[in-house]
Amino acid sequence: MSDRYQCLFGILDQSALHRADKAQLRDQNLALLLRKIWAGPETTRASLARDTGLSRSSVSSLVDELIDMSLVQERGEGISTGGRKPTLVQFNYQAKYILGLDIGASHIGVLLMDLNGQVIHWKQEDCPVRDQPAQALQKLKDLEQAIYEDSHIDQSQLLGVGVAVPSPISPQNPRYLSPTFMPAWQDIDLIKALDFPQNLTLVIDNDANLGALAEVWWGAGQGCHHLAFIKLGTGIGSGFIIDGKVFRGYGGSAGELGHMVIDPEGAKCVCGLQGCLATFVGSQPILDLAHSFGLNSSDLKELIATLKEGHPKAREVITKTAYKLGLAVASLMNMMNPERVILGGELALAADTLLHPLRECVQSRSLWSSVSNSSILTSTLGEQVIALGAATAVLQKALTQPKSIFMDR
Amino acid sequence: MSDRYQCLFGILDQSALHRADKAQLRDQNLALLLRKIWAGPETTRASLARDTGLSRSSVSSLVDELIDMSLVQERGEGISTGGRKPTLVQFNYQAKYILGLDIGASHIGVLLMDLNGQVIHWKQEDCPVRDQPAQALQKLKDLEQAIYEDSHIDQSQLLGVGVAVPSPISPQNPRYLSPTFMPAWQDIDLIKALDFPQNLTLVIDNDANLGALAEVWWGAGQGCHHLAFIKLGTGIGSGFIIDGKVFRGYGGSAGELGHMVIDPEGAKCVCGLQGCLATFVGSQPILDLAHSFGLNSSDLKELIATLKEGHPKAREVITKTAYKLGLAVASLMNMMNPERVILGGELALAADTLLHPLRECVQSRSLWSSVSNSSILTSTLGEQVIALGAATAVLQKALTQPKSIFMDR
DNA sequence: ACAACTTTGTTTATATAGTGAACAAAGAGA
DNA sequence: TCTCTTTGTTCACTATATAAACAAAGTTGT
Repeated sequence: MSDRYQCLFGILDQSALHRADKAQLRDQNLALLLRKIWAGPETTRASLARDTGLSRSSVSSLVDELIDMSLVQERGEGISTGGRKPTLVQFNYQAKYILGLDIGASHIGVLLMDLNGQVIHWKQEDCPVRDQPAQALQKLKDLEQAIYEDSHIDQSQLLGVGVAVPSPISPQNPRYLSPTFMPAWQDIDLIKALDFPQNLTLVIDNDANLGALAEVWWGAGQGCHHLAFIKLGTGIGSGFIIDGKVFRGYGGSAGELGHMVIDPEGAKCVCGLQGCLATFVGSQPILDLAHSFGLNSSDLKELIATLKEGHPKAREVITKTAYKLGLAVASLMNMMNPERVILGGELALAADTLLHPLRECVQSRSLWSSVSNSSILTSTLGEQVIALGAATAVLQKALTQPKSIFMDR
Repeated sequence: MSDRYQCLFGILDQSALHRADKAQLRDQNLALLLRKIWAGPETTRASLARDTGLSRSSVSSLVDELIDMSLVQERGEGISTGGRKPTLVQFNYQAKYILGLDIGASHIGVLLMDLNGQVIHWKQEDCPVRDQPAQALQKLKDLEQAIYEDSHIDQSQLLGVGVAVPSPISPQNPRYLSPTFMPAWQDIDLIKALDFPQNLTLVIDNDANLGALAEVWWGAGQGCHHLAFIKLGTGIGSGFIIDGKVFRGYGGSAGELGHMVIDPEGAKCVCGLQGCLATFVGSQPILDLAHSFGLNSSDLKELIATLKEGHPKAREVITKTAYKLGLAVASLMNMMNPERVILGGELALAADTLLHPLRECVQSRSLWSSVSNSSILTSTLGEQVIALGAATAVLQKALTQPKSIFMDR
């Protein structure tokens, strides 16, 4: 019987595991209003009361608190609908800013975002991140400083920092990268190395996971509960959103699509296995394939340019790649049954050519019930998607737990 | 900007989407205490107060309410630890009972469970369910009646009924089975056909999903947040538990491991695809394989008996099957990164032989980080597992939302 | 054996969050 | 101009949790 202490009861969040008190009640309603005001255009206290079911008196008191926190502002009077003119209230999207860091395998990017999801500034640079951690960290700081100067916004106006890394991250210990994929980073405590002030909210997660989050909030995944994002860049990674939340699995390595074995007799992969999807889909293997077809592109962009010129060999390279990718996506569909699959990363620029054979391959290998209501799309957020997702992770936390993020700082 | 209305904010449950009021506060604390009392051995009001963080006065008031609901009973006095003797309180596990129905492709089972998870009665029967819906429904009613008579418990003492079906179930519309897998059931409204009184809580879900739930609550999955259950029976299905909750995917067909394509050039499957795992792993294909090895077992049980006698050909059949299964499980591991994978169903009886080649195949095809902390085990719950899971789904609902299940009936 | 301390469970007073009714302000409509 | 609407605030009220006080019933130390 004592085993039962471990039972999870299907409880989703911590709140249900501890007592609920009145302060929590208020926090919940405060957060509810904050989200309504954030999401909507200008609104009024009366309208919020109708929408949420709270009484007008409660709404008044809560909105006053949000105004005191300077998260919400009054914006003059609205139009009467047959009675007294309402006072308009609006979210103060410039109350704070969020920094998103995209640490890739061979590039870095820094993005500054307001609370509206508007990108204020975005800078990126190529950098041998995988092998030169110190250099990468220094360059990140440089880009951050450059953005402060250009935007006239400084660190004191930050709410938090989101960090995307090209490695699985363990939910239990997000300080260290995977030694398999990033050996040079093995002994680096990321939180220490990034060296942000204690009062900033810091979120670290895998790049594909954060890309998925960005798509749900701002891109092709809006309104979607179950979504998979596949990042086709130097390597290949994927991230899942389940019920609006990033799904990480037990050890944080959920979504390692790139190391799904497609061909047991295939080439050796960095991960130690044979015939992983990553040995077929990724910038290097694709360029190798192109080379074997007599195309000598030096990078993926060049190959895609060749493709757009209508070169049939380039088309064949992409088609073959799409087919390999389809094998993995079909398994993903059958297993996870997502509502949408979104392709991002450099290769997504070849979407016109990629999507058709990919969809065909997936359809011939997935259950009709898994595929019929699902769609495969390309990202609409471009190269900022990962950094945007990183910043969004902080925003998500702020809008769901406003008290813990905005107060006591 | 209006798109943002759709945003999910990473919210998990409905509660955060609507206002929180005082009644909800009390319900939450009531449910918290109910779960503590359910999980533990005999306890006391003072001990509950310490455990939950609630004040002793609140606990007293809430426990009184639970006693009024006859879910909790006082059980005399406990031992003093240096002061006044405490009053022991204990969950009343016999306050209500739950029925679990296992509707398989070729069998039916009915299980009566108390709130402690104790199986009071269990009856099963072979039945051509897939092709003869009317007969199956009648036999279910017969078994139900027989159990009432044997146990001296009747429908008025039921809290609810859980129903497991051998088909994916759409979360949006759980009344109908999949026409692909259960064509004869196409026009049958399951809720209507089962014809239980309105006041009973009715839960319908896929059999493998419910098997997974049973393992987390009572079996090899206890204490596990992320788990996959694979049911190896007539066909093959799998179910996932994520954060203690069944994961269904967008259309309810998450976990269709059986129709993952293992061999694109393979045999045609009932689902319309080619080379699905189900064409290799499942009672019929295994018996066919055995036949090709010169073994003439009439069913899986006989084959397993032959295996246990030490027949090398039977061993080879199972090893080959394990290898095919391993291909799919490896993909599952890479994608979902579960903490445990649990094998159930008839074939799990051959676990001694099955597990070794399976683990080997999975290890050679999954990322070390996905596999190293995960384990593959066999079910400990036997043939009752599915029906037990069905009943457990009702129990889970009752312990998380007691007011909505136990009151107003 | 008796005083002093502990523990439990209830009672009572208090604080706080949300509600609904009343009210004042401001406008629409006839 | 008069009446009806709508908004936002104020105030009395209700429900819930808490802390402190209290009574009951034990243990421990001398």
